Amino acid sequence: MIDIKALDNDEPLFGGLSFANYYKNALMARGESADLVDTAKALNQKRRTLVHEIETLKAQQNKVGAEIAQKKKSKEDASQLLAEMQEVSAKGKALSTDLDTLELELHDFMLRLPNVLHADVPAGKGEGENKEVKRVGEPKSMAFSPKEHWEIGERLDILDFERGTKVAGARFTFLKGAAARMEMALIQFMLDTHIEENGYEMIIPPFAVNSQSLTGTGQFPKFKDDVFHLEGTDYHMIPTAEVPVTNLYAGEILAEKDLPQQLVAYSPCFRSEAGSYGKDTKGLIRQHQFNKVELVMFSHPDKSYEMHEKMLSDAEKILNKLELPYRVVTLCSGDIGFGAAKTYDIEVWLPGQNQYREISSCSNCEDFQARRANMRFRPEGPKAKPLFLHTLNGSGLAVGRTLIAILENYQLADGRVEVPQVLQQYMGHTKVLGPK
RNA sequence: GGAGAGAUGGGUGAGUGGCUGAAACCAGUUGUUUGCUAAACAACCGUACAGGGUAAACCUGUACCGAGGGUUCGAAUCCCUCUCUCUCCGCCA
Repeated sequence: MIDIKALDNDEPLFGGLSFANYYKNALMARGESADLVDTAKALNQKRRTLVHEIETLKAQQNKVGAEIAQKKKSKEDASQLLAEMQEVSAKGKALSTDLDTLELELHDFMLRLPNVLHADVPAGKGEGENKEVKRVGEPKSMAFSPKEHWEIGERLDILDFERGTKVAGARFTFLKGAAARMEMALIQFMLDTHIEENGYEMIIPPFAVNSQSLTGTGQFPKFKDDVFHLEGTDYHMIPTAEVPVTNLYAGEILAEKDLPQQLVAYSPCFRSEAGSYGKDTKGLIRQHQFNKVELVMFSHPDKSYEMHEKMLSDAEKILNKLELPYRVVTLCSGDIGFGAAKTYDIEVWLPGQNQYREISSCSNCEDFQARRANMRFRPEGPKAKPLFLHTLNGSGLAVGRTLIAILENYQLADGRVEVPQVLQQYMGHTKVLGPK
C-alpha cells in the first residue's frame, strides 16, 4: 500500500518532486492513470474533515457526560443536559456511519494502487523492454536438433500429461519414475544450498491461507481470479509460499536486532492461470500446480537493496551449480508486478524452445506489503517509534521449470538425459536417465 | 462434530455502567546513591488518527481491554454475533 499521508506532503523529497508527483510518474510508467492520485487525495481530505467533526462532538459528549455524572451524584436535576446530549449523540452516530462508508471506500481504493518504482526500473510497456543485466554460461552446442522437454519426458515415460488431464484437468501432470525423483532431488538440493551456504532458515508454511493474508501480500483485491478458492470457506490455495511466509509477522512489531531475516520455504503453488488461455499449453511450463523453493527476507529499510542483490546471487548460485546457462533482466515498468518496487528475473536457457524462459523472480517490495500487513520493527534507542520494515521475495528456484531446463540442456542425441553432477548424490548416484 | 472454560497493556493479573488508558507486580528505559558487581530509591514506560506548533520536541482532542454490532447522555463492565485458545468426549493421518 502507498502511504496516504505522504501524498499530502508537498516537499520535493524525491529527486526534486513531491511524493505525489513522483508516484504519478510511476503510475504512468506502469500504464495506469495519474488521476488516481488526485482521487485518493480528495477522498482523504473528506475523511479528515469528517473525523474532525466527529471528534469535536465526542469531546463535547465526554465533557457534558462528566457534568451529568456530577449532578446525578449530588442528586441535582440533569434532564436538561440529557435531552441535549441525546441530540448530540444521534448526530455523532449519523456522521460515524458516513465516515465508515468513506473509510471503506478509501481503503479499498488504496489497496488497488500499485507500488512505487525504484529509479533503476527501465521505462517500457512489456516483456520486450526488460533490460538485460548479464548473461552467464554458454548454451551447449548440440550436434542434433534439441527436443522440447515434453517430447523427451514422454519418450522416457517419466512425464504423463494425458493422464494428468484425465484425472484432474488441463495443466495437471503426473511425474513418474526418474522425473519424480529428480523433482524431489532438486527441492532437497536447493534447500540444502540455501540453508548450508546462503544462510537461510527453512520453513514449511501452510499451503492454504485466508483472504487477509492474500491482501497483505497484494494478490487481493485486484488479482482475486488468479487463486484457487475452496468453496464455502475462506481458504485459498497459495499461489506462492511468498503469501504465507511474508505474512508470518503480520500485525507484529519486531525488534531491530531481529532484522534481517532470511527464510527459505518449500511449497507447492497453485494458480488458476485465468487469462492465460492458449499460452504454454504444452508441457510443464505453465501448470495449475508446481513446486517452488521460495526465498523471503525481512529487512531494515536501509539495507533492503543490498539484500536484494544477495537474494539474486543466492538464486543464481543454484543455476551455476547445475551448470545451466541463464541471463538476468531487470523488469521494466510495464512488466513489473503490482507489489514490487524493483524486480530481477532470472531466465534459463531452453534449447528445445531456443529461448530464455523465466525461472526465478526476485523482488524488493520495500514497505508496500509491510504497510498492508502492518509489519514493523522498533529501532534501537529511547522513544523510537516503530517503522515499517521491507519485504523481499524470490524464487530459489521454480522446481518444475528447473526440471524442464535439465531435460532440455542435458539431453543426449539418443533421447537419454544426463544428470547434473551436483544432483547425482540426491538420486542414488544415477548419472543418466533412460534405458541403459 | 458434541460439552464446558476463557481472551484486559511486553508478561502476570485486578477491575460488573461515569472518579479506569486502565490498580498492583514483573520485565524494560533513564537517573540518584554506591570501591566494582549486586541491591535500594525515583521517574519514565502502548498504538493509531485528527488539530495546534516552521519543526524533532511538545501541547490538545479522539479511539482502542480478542473482532464486529447493539442498548445508553455515558460501556473493559450489560446484550447479540463471530474468531481464537484451553479442557473433556467422539472421529481421524
